[in-house]
Amino acid sequence: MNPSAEFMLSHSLLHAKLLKRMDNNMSLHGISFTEYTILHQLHSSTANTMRRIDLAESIGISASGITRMLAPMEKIGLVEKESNPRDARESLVRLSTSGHQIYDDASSTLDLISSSLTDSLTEIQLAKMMKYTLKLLQ
Amino acid sequence: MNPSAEFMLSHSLLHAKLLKRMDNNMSLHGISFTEYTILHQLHSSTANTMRRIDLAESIGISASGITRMLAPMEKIGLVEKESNPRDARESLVRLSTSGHQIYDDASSTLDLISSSLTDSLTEIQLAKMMKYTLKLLQ
DNA sequence: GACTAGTACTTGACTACTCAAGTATACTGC
DNA sequence: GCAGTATACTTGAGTAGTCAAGTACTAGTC
Repeated sequence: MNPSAEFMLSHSLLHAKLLKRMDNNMSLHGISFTEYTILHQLHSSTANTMRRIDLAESIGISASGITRMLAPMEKIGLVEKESNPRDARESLVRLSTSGHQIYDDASSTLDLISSSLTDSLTEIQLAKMMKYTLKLLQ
Repeated sequence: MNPSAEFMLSHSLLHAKLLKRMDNNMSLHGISFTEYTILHQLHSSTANTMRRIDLAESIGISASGITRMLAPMEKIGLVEKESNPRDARESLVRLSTSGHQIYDDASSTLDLISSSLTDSLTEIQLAKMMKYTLKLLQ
Protein backbone atom coordinates (compact mmCIF):
# COMPACT_ATOMS: atom_id res chain seq x y z
CA MET A 1 0.00 0.00 0.00
CA ASN A 2 1.49 3.30 -1.10
CA PRO A 3 1.51 6.58 0.88
CA SER A 4 -1.39 8.08 -1.03
CA ALA A 5 -3.63 5.08 -0.28
CA GLU A 6 -2.61 5.25 3.39
CA PHE A 7 -3.57 8.89 3.31
CA MET A 8 -7.02 8.03 1.98
CA LEU A 9 -7.69 5.73 4.91
CA SER A 10 -6.55 8.30 7.47
CA HIS A 11 -8.40 11.11 5.78
CA SER A 12 -11.57 9.08 5.85
CA LEU A 13 -11.17 8.21 9.52
CA LEU A 14 -10.51 11.84 10.37
CA HIS A 15 -13.66 12.83 8.55
CA ALA A 16 -15.72 10.41 10.64
CA LYS A 17 -14.25 11.84 13.81
CA LEU A 18 -14.63 15.51 12.89
CA LEU A 19 -18.13 15.12 11.49
CA LYS A 20 -19.37 13.42 14.63
CA ARG A 21 -18.07 16.22 16.83
CA MET A 22 -19.40 18.97 14.59
CA ASP A 23 -22.79 17.32 14.14
CA ASN A 24 -23.11 16.98 17.90
CA ASN A 25 -22.40 20.66 18.35
CA MET A 26 -24.57 21.88 15.49
CA SER A 27 -27.47 19.94 16.99
CA LEU A 28 -27.49 22.50 19.82
CA HIS A 29 -28.83 24.86 17.16
CA GLY A 30 -31.27 22.31 15.77
CA ILE A 31 -29.34 21.67 12.56
CA SER A 32 -26.91 19.09 11.18
CA PHE A 33 -23.45 19.94 9.88
CA THR A 34 -24.69 19.48 6.30
CA GLU A 35 -27.49 21.95 6.96
CA TYR A 36 -24.90 24.35 8.33
CA THR A 37 -22.89 24.09 5.11
CA ILE A 38 -26.05 24.90 3.14
CA LEU A 39 -26.68 28.00 5.25
CA HIS A 40 -23.03 28.95 4.83
CA GLN A 41 -23.12 28.72 1.04
CA LEU A 42 -26.29 30.80 0.88
CA HIS A 43 -24.82 33.35 3.28
CA SER A 44 -21.71 33.71 1.11
CA SER A 45 -23.59 34.09 -2.16
CA THR A 46 -24.87 37.30 -3.72
CA ALA A 47 -28.39 38.20 -2.56
CA ASN A 48 -28.22 35.13 -0.28
CA THR A 49 -29.75 33.20 -3.15
CA MET A 50 -28.61 30.19 -5.19
CA ARG A 51 -29.89 27.67 -7.68
CA ARG A 52 -30.50 24.26 -6.12
CA ILE A 53 -28.09 22.58 -8.50
CA ASP A 54 -25.24 24.98 -7.71
CA LEU A 55 -25.92 24.65 -4.01
CA ALA A 56 -25.76 20.86 -4.29
CA GLU A 57 -22.48 20.99 -6.17
CA SER A 58 -20.93 23.48 -3.75
CA ILE A 59 -21.43 21.16 -0.80
CA GLY A 60 -20.66 17.92 -2.60
CA ILE A 61 -24.03 16.20 -2.77
CA SER A 62 -26.28 15.19 -5.66
CA ALA A 63 -29.27 17.02 -7.12
CA SER A 64 -31.65 14.62 -5.43
CA GLY A 65 -29.73 14.98 -2.19
CA ILE A 66 -30.30 18.73 -2.12
CA THR A 67 -34.01 18.28 -2.80
CA ARG A 68 -34.28 16.03 0.23
CA MET A 69 -32.13 18.24 2.47
CA LEU A 70 -34.02 21.43 1.60
CA ALA A 71 -37.55 20.07 2.12
CA PRO A 72 -37.44 20.14 5.95
CA MET A 73 -35.38 23.36 5.93
CA GLU A 74 -38.13 25.08 3.94
CA LYS A 75 -40.75 23.69 6.29
CA ILE A 76 -39.10 25.16 9.38
CA GLY A 77 -38.36 28.42 7.57
CA LEU A 78 -34.55 28.43 7.40
CA VAL A 79 -34.69 28.97 3.65
CA GLU A 80 -37.28 30.13 1.15
CA LYS A 81 -38.13 28.94 -2.32
CA GLU A 82 -38.22 31.37 -5.21
CA SER A 83 -38.70 30.92 -8.90
CA ASN A 84 -36.68 32.42 -11.70
CA PRO A 85 -39.05 34.18 -14.14
CA ARG A 86 -36.39 33.85 -16.85
CA ASP A 87 -36.19 30.06 -16.56
CA ALA A 88 -39.09 28.08 -15.11
CA ARG A 89 -36.95 24.96 -14.71
CA GLU A 90 -34.95 26.61 -12.00
CA SER A 91 -36.04 27.03 -8.45
CA LEU A 92 -33.93 29.35 -6.34
CA VAL A 93 -33.22 29.06 -2.64
CA ARG A 94 -32.82 32.11 -0.42
CA LEU A 95 -31.58 32.32 3.15
CA SER A 96 -34.44 33.61 5.33
CA THR A 97 -34.07 36.08 8.20
CA SER A 98 -34.42 33.31 10.74
CA GLY A 99 -31.98 31.16 8.75
CA HIS A 100 -29.53 34.05 8.89
CA GLN A 101 -29.89 34.22 12.67
CA ILE A 102 -29.36 30.48 13.11
CA TYR A 103 -26.34 30.69 10.83
CA ASP A 104 -24.75 33.43 12.92
CA ASP A 105 -25.35 31.55 16.17
CA ALA A 106 -24.13 28.24 14.76
CA SER A 107 -21.05 29.93 13.30
CA SER A 108 -19.76 30.99 16.71
CA THR A 109 -20.25 27.47 18.00
CA LEU A 110 -18.48 26.04 14.96
CA ASP A 111 -15.59 28.47 15.39
CA LEU A 112 -15.12 27.30 18.96
CA ILE A 113 -15.39 23.59 18.31
CA SER A 114 -13.22 23.63 15.20
CA SER A 115 -10.52 25.60 16.99
CA SER A 116 -10.47 22.98 19.70
CA LEU A 117 -10.41 20.16 17.14
CA THR A 118 -7.36 21.67 15.45
CA ASP A 119 -5.43 22.82 18.49
CA SER A 120 -2.81 20.12 18.01
CA LEU A 121 -1.66 22.00 14.90
CA THR A 122 0.15 25.32 14.82
CA GLU A 123 -1.32 28.15 12.78
CA ILE A 124 1.23 27.53 10.07
CA GLN A 125 0.52 23.81 9.95
CA LEU A 126 -3.21 24.46 9.71
CA ALA A 127 -2.59 26.95 6.90
CA LYS A 128 -0.55 24.34 5.02
CA MET A 129 -3.17 21.69 5.58
CA MET A 130 -5.79 24.09 4.19
CA LYS A 131 -3.60 24.89 1.19
CA TYR A 132 -3.08 21.22 0.34
CA THR A 133 -6.75 20.46 0.87
CA LEU A 134 -7.68 23.15 -1.63
CA LYS A 135 -5.10 21.77 -4.07
CA LEU A 136 -6.66 18.32 -3.82
CA LEU A 137 -10.08 19.83 -4.43
CA GLN A 138 -9.11 21.34 -7.78
CA MET B 1 -15.45 32.42 10.40
CA ASN B 2 -11.99 31.44 11.58
CA PRO B 3 -9.40 29.42 9.62
CA SER B 4 -10.14 26.19 11.48
CA ALA B 5 -13.85 26.38 10.64
CA GLU B 6 -12.99 27.10 7.00
CA PHE B 7 -10.79 24.05 7.09
CA MET B 8 -13.69 21.91 8.34
CA LEU B 9 -15.80 22.90 5.35
CA SER B 10 -13.03 22.18 2.85
CA HIS B 11 -12.09 18.94 4.53
CA SER B 12 -15.66 17.79 4.34
CA LEU B 13 -15.99 18.71 0.69
CA LEU B 14 -12.75 16.90 -0.10
CA HIS B 15 -14.03 13.82 1.65
CA ALA B 16 -17.15 13.80 -0.52
CA LYS B 17 -15.02 14.05 -3.64
CA LEU B 18 -12.46 11.42 -2.68
CA LEU B 19 -15.03 8.95 -1.38
CA LYS B 20 -17.04 9.12 -4.56
CA ARG B 21 -14.00 8.35 -6.70
CA MET B 22 -12.78 5.55 -4.46
CA ASP B 23 -16.21 3.98 -4.12
CA ASN B 24 -16.58 3.99 -7.89
CA ASN B 25 -13.28 2.20 -8.27
CA MET B 26 -13.80 -0.28 -5.45
CA SER B 27 -17.10 -1.26 -7.05
CA LEU B 28 -15.05 -2.88 -9.85
CA HIS B 29 -14.15 -5.44 -7.18
CA GLY B 30 -17.71 -5.71 -5.90
CA ILE B 31 -17.06 -3.86 -2.66
CA SER B 32 -17.55 -0.36 -1.23
CA PHE B 33 -14.72 1.77 0.15
CA THR B 34 -15.95 1.06 3.69
CA GLU B 35 -15.82 -2.66 2.98
CA TYR B 36 -12.28 -2.18 1.72
CA THR B 37 -11.28 -0.51 4.98
CA ILE B 38 -12.71 -3.47 6.88
CA LEU B 39 -10.68 -5.91 4.80
CA HIS B 40 -7.63 -3.70 5.33
CA GLN B 41 -7.97 -3.67 9.12
CA LEU B 42 -8.39 -7.44 9.23
CA HIS B 43 -5.43 -7.90 6.90
CA SER B 44 -3.22 -5.75 9.16
CA SER B 45 -4.22 -7.48 12.38
CA THR B 46 -2.59 -10.53 13.94
CA ALA B 47 -4.12 -13.81 12.73
CA ASN B 48 -6.30 -11.69 10.41
CA THR B 49 -8.83 -11.67 13.21
CA MET B 50 -10.49 -8.90 15.22
CA ARG B 51 -13.31 -8.32 17.64
CA ARG B 52 -16.29 -6.60 16.03
CA ILE B 53 -16.12 -3.69 18.44
CA ASP B 54 -12.44 -3.01 17.77
CA LEU B 55 -13.03 -3.29 14.05
CA ALA B 56 -15.85 -0.75 14.28
CA GLU B 57 -13.72 1.68 16.23
CA SER B 58 -10.75 1.30 13.90
CA ILE B 59 -12.75 2.41 10.89
CA GLY B 60 -14.83 5.05 12.66
CA ILE B 61 -18.30 3.55 12.71
CA SER B 62 -20.58 2.44 15.54
CA ALA B 63 -21.12 -1.04 16.95
CA SER B 64 -24.45 -1.33 15.17
CA GLY B 65 -22.87 -0.04 11.97
CA ILE B 66 -20.32 -2.87 11.94
CA THR B 67 -23.06 -5.45 12.53
CA ARG B 68 -24.88 -4.21 9.45
CA MET B 69 -21.75 -3.91 7.30
CA LEU B 70 -20.51 -7.41 8.17
CA ALA B 71 -23.79 -9.25 7.55
CA PRO B 72 -23.56 -9.19 3.72
CA MET B 73 -19.77 -9.65 3.85
CA GLU B 74 -20.25 -12.90 5.79
CA LYS B 75 -22.94 -13.99 3.38
CA ILE B 76 -20.67 -13.63 0.35
CA GLY B 77 -17.74 -15.16 2.21
CA LEU B 78 -15.30 -12.23 2.48
CA VAL B 79 -15.07 -12.70 6.22
CA GLU B 80 -15.89 -15.48 8.68
CA LYS B 81 -17.44 -15.42 12.10
CA GLU B 82 -15.70 -17.05 15.04
CA SER B 83 -16.44 -17.16 18.70
CA ASN B 84 -14.09 -16.61 21.59
CA PRO B 85 -14.33 -19.58 24.00
CA ARG B 86 -12.94 -17.33 26.77
CA ASP B 87 -15.71 -14.77 26.41
CA ALA B 88 -19.03 -15.74 24.88
CA ARG B 89 -20.08 -12.12 24.47
CA GLU B 90 -17.46 -11.59 21.83
CA SER B 91 -17.75 -12.63 18.26
CA LEU B 92 -14.56 -12.47 16.25
CA VAL B 93 -14.25 -11.70 12.56
CA ARG B 94 -11.59 -13.31 10.38
CA LEU B 95 -10.52 -12.46 6.85
CA SER B 96 -11.29 -15.46 4.62
CA THR B 97 -9.07 -16.70 1.79
CA SER B 98 -11.38 -15.19 -0.79
CA GLY B 99 -11.52 -11.97 1.24
CA HIS B 100 -7.73 -11.90 1.18
CA GLN B 101 -7.72 -12.26 -2.60
CA ILE B 102 -10.27 -9.48 -3.08
CA TYR B 103 -8.25 -7.29 -0.72
CA ASP B 104 -5.07 -7.79 -2.72
CA ASP B 105 -6.81 -7.02 -6.01
CA ALA B 106 -8.63 -4.00 -4.61
CA SER B 107 -5.40 -2.71 -3.06
CA SER B 108 -3.67 -2.34 -6.43
CA THR B 109 -6.68 -0.48 -7.77
CA LEU B 110 -6.73 1.77 -4.71
CA ASP B 111 -3.01 2.46 -5.04
CA LEU B 112 -3.54 3.61 -8.60
CA ILE B 113 -6.57 5.76 -8.01
CA SER B 114 -5.25 7.38 -4.85
CA SER B 115 -1.97 8.22 -6.54
CA SER B 116 -3.89 9.95 -9.29
CA LEU B 117 -6.09 11.76 -6.77
CA THR B 118 -3.03 13.15 -4.98
CA ASP B 119 -0.83 13.94 -7.95
CA SER B 120 -1.28 17.69 -7.45
CA LEU B 121 0.84 17.33 -4.29
CA THR B 122 4.55 16.63 -4.13
CA GLU B 123 5.75 13.66 -2.09
CA ILE B 124 6.83 16.01 0.66
CA GLN B 125 3.50 17.82 0.73
CA LEU B 126 1.63 14.52 0.90
CA ALA B 127 3.87 13.38 3.75
CA LYS B 128 3.11 16.59 5.65
CA MET B 129 -0.59 16.24 5.00
CA MET B 130 -0.43 12.70 6.34
CA LYS B 131 1.50 13.83 9.40
CA TYR B 132 -1.02 16.58 10.20
CA THR B 133 -3.93 14.22 9.58
CA LEU B 134 -2.50 11.76 12.11
CA LYS B 135 -1.99 14.61 14.58
CA LEU B 136 -5.64 15.60 14.27
CA LEU B 137 -6.66 12.00 14.80
CA GLN B 138 -4.98 11.75 18.19
C1' DG C 1 -22.97 -17.78 45.06
C1' DA C 2 -26.18 -13.93 44.35
C1' DC C 3 -26.35 -8.69 43.01
C1' DT C 4 -24.68 -5.15 40.56
C1' DA C 5 -22.32 -3.04 37.00
C1' DG C 6 -20.17 -3.15 32.82
C1' DT C 7 -19.20 -5.04 27.99
C1' DA C 8 -20.31 -7.04 23.28
C1' DC C 9 -23.42 -7.39 20.27
C1' DT C 10 -28.12 -7.08 17.72
C1' DT C 11 -32.45 -5.02 16.41
C1' DG C 12 -36.12 -1.47 15.29
C1' DA C 13 -36.94 2.84 13.80
C1' DC C 14 -34.95 6.59 11.75
C1' DT C 15 -31.83 9.97 8.78
C1' DA C 16 -29.16 11.09 4.95
C1' DC C 17 -27.86 10.18 1.33
C1' DT C 18 -27.33 7.47 -3.76
C1' DC C 19 -28.79 6.30 -8.74
C1' DA C 20 -32.15 5.71 -12.38
C1' DA C 21 -36.15 7.18 -14.31
C1' DG C 22 -39.61 10.60 -15.01
C1' DT C 23 -41.48 15.51 -15.71
C1' DA C 24 -41.23 20.15 -17.16
C1' DT C 25 -38.95 23.59 -19.43
C1' DA C 26 -35.43 25.85 -22.45
C1' DC C 27 -32.27 26.02 -26.40
C1' DT C 28 -30.68 25.00 -31.29
C1' DG C 29 -30.89 24.07 -36.04
C1' DC C 30 -33.43 23.57 -39.80
C1' DG D 1 -42.40 26.61 -35.51
C1' DC D 2 -41.19 21.99 -34.78
C1' DA D 3 -38.00 18.06 -33.45
C1' DG D 4 -34.35 16.78 -30.91
C1' DT D 5 -31.31 17.57 -27.23
C1' DA D 6 -29.94 19.39 -22.92
C1' DT D 7 -30.92 21.20 -18.20
C1' DA D 8 -33.26 21.59 -13.52
C1' DC D 9 -35.54 19.34 -10.57
C1' DT D 10 -38.34 15.46 -8.17
C1' DT D 11 -39.52 10.83 -6.94
C1' DG D 12 -39.14 5.65 -5.95
C1' DA D 13 -36.31 2.29 -4.44
C1' DG D 14 -32.28 1.07 -2.23
C1' DT D 15 -27.79 1.53 0.82
C1' DA D 16 -25.15 2.96 4.74
C1' DG D 17 -25.12 4.48 8.42
C1' DT D 18 -27.17 6.57 13.44
C1' DC D 19 -29.15 6.08 18.37
C1' DA D 20 -31.82 3.85 21.95
C1' DA D 21 -33.31 -0.21 23.82
C1' DG D 22 -32.84 -5.01 24.52
C1' DT D 23 -30.25 -9.58 25.14
C1' DA D 24 -26.51 -12.29 26.69
C1' DC D 25 -22.72 -12.73 28.98
C1' DT D 26 -18.58 -11.53 32.37
C1' DA D 27 -16.43 -9.56 36.39
C1' DG D 28 -16.22 -7.62 40.91
C1' DT D 29 -18.07 -7.33 45.73
C1' DC D 30 -19.94 -8.79 49.70
